[in-house]
Amino acid sequence: MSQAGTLKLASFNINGIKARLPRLLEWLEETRPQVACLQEIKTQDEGFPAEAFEKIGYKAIWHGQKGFNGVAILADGEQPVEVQRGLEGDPDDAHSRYLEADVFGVRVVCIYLPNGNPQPGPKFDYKLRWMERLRTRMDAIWAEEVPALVLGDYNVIPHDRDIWDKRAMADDALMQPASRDAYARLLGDGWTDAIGLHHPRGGIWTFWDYQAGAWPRDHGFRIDHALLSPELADRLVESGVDKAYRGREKASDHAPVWVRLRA
DNA sequence: ATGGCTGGAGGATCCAGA
Repeated sequence: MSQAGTLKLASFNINGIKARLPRLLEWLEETRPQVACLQEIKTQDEGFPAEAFEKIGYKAIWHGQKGFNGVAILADGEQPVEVQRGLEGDPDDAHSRYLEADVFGVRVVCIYLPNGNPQPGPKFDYKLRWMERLRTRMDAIWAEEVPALVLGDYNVIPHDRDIWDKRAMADDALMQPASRDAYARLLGDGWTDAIGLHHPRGGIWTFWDYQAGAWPRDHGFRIDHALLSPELADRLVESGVDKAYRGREKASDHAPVWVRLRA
């Protein structure tokens, strides 16, 4: 699926890299993004299957954790050069949710933003604080004036048009005004939501719950996003969601999202 | 649905997810 003169970067919350490895390799080989950001790898560093990716041409960096969370950045034929792992601003935060690298001439940030449920409560407070820490880091990247994009699972439903039924999640951390405001501040700073830009009427989902027949009923919402710096927004050609992968055997509950840029 | 699945850890159920 590679296209001459373009750079395709994707994000996929895979919900367990060990359970998902065959599906993940299949997706990489079939869609061949030059860069793939992964979330919820749910493994410690030593359990990361780097060899399986090397066999199909991808080099990787990863930040794992026992049992849950964990992020990774894969690149086709090029080693991502790590810039930072973890977000500053909270020395007690041991979650593996942030990984930043330079690859193919762009700054790639892979995030797994906290879910924040139940709200209100300490988990929601952690989510909102994490979003402010992210904003601080994105400000610093902005000041570097490098072409940059922040890909991942933001755990924020930006607008009512980004969910099949706003009533279904009205009390959920993913669509509280405070969550949405924190996300909107990133866009207000000048970052471009690529998928939102290309689908202004909404109706595009990236997550469908395993429960209650959400997938067959198309009861989904959009929480995986790609935010682009101005230079990369100018180079944006197209974006999309690989929805069909949600319907395969042993699928993640998320579908991959991607952007294609002029190289 | 106050959780109907799912993955991981651990070795029975619990936590976490969204």
